[in-house]
Amino acid sequence: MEYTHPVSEQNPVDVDARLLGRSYRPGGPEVPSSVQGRSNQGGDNFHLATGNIGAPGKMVANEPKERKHLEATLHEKGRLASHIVTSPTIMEKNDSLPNLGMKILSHARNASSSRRGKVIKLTGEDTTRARVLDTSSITTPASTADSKTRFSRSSIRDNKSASARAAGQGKAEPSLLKPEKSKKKVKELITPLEYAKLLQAKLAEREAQGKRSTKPYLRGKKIFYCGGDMQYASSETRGRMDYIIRHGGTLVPVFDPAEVTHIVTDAHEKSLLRVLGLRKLGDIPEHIPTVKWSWVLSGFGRRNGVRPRQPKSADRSDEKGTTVWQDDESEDEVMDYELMHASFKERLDAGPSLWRKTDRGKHKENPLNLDHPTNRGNPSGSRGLGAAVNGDATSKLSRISEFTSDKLISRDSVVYADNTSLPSTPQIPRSPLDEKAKPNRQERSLGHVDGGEDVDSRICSDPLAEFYAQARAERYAELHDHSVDSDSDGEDSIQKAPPRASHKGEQKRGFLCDAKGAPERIQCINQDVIDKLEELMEIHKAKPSEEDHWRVFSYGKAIRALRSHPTRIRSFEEARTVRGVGDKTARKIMEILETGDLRRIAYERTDDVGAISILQGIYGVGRNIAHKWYANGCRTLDDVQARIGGITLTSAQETGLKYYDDINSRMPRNEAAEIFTMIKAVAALDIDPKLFIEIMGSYRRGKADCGDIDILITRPTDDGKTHHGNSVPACLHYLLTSLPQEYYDAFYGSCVDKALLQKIYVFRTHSMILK
DNA sequence: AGGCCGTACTG
DNA sequence: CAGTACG
DNA sequence: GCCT
Repeated sequence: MEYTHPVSEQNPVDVDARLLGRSYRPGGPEVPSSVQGRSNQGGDNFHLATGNIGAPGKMVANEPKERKHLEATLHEKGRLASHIVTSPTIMEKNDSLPNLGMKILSHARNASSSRRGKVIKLTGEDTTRARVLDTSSITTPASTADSKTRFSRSSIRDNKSASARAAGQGKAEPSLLKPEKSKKKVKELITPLEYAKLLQAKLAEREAQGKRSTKPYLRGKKIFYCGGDMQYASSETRGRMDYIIRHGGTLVPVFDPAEVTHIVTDAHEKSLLRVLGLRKLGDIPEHIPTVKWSWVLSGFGRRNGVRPRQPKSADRSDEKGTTVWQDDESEDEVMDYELMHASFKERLDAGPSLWRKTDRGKHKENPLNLDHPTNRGNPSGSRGLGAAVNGDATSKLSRISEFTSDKLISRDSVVYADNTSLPSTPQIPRSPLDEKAKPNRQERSLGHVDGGEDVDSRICSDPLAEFYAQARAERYAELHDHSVDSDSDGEDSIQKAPPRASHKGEQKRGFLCDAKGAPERIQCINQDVIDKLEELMEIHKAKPSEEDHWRVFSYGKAIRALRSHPTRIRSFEEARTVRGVGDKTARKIMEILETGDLRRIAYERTDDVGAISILQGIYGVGRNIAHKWYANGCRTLDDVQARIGGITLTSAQETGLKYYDDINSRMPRNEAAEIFTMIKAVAALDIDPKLFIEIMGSYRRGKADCGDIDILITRPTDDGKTHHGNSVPACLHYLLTSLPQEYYDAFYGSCVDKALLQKIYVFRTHSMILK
């Protein structure tokens, strides 16, 4: 089968001047496009709608009934979260463009799993139809653009690096005389190398005396620093070297790949290479991250001492590579991922720590061992994050001009990348704890504690943390000021929790993400009942009849309703009050309550159920196919693989089979964060620093684990650029293919043959972010 | 009694 | 185009 | 299965 390279085969999706919003996903915060605000006739800018569903005041009064019904239905189905982030669905002229979705699945569950390969999947999202919107409403809010721009520009490299660069071009750092004086024993002009040696010697001396510097968060890092100043060590260089030493790092004066663990430089490629004695960046060993100074700063003030340190002492020998990484692992926790601070986009891989951390150094062989046809067609960019953006490939693939419709953007903008790729500017040493120390008033009054998990605060904190805060604030305001156009007729169908639900001041509305303090809260009061009903529902899913189909439908509704039922159900009558619970289900509930069991389960659990369920787990195999195959004699995945009964698989099913385990498992939250971090870094560093990329879906909703990674990509249009010319598909493709090998493989395995290019959300404006 | 999602892909 | 699967 |  031919798997065309998405970049070369551009699907003629005309995305110009359109903004396609994803609509709802089950359980997701997204708003069905059909109920999204779509009027605002005056041309107000789209903005984030939080809190109540769909800011009903903005609804078109046209079909209130329909809308209401829809809302109710959706709510019933649990498809609307109590907070809504609109992904504005805006399009022009053509309202029937395919709604495109991008999801990334990645799963690694048990280390025992033989298939650690990850699945990255792009699938079509379920969507409701998009509506045509008044064009004026898609103008990017000026403020948004401004703030975004500011964000990009403000915290860019300061003049220092400019001077360093100048120095790198042969001129001596002009300011170096000054600090000279400040130092008492003027060391004359000293080369960086000498200075480094000096410092190391001093350090050794002090250590011999048993003095240790404070907060040695750089301990174990053997850093080769290159300030770009060749001749004499500039004050900056010396300062930084001092800093490294002071924080426990080891300065390696002469580059020795066997010893160095990190190269830190903001200098130009040329100067660095000269100092390293290498010919090209690619000659830097892969295991040595080459990062900017900001990386060093990134660890400052982070959870020092919080995490128990390994009191190892014997691990400081000159082992290199894996061992060092392993040993340092616990201390790496305090640092940003190197790739976030890569000095050169060509070396975006910037060292293996990210992969090491997730135990993903090597690509596991897939048992089914199917080929990845696409790899053939794409020999260049398939070796992991770095490789895809490496060397020659870079020039061909990575330039912004290929992703945007005009060529105005200057390459220089790339230098902003490291800023946009982080939630907060790396230049400023920061402590997550500090941020946490001063929750704003709204948060507190809502009883929320921003107990960011380790992983999150380390990797990219909550990518939308600031945004959450804002949303909370708005919600808060809304709660205390009902004059806000928060609804009106709209009665918040979502919030229509049982009246009695509001007694203990529980925050009915609120981000799921906020429920961090008590993750176990997922265990609701009627969990036992829910478990049984779910079990029964699963069984019915494996039954062929239409009847069962609708039963499943109903159980689903009932279960969802039950989940949000605040009190323990005690009686048949009480059960009946729950929306979606009828006589039959109520009866079942009572049986469970009384006997702890549900006989119907055993009754329905016929022999075929197990096998059918397994078969249905194959992506692309539903009830009908499963039964068909079952009838043909298939019982297991092996049977399917062996094509027992002469069954045939679609290509999607083949990949579904191939990645069965991955698709059917979820990844821990932090893994999602890691993958997203990579994507984000690539986007900013290598595609377009102005891209706004955020993680959505379950991750954003604060789930402990994720079945996929939903990503929102937008870009401000304040510079007149558009996504014309299929830039987004190409961009997406680039992002995905820049992931490490196993993700890449899986991505192709499951996506390309499913017409990737027709499944991409395209956002044009930069609406709702960073107000 | 009749509806209970909307959409995209497959063949 | 209908059937099928998906989320 | 439930709901209207």
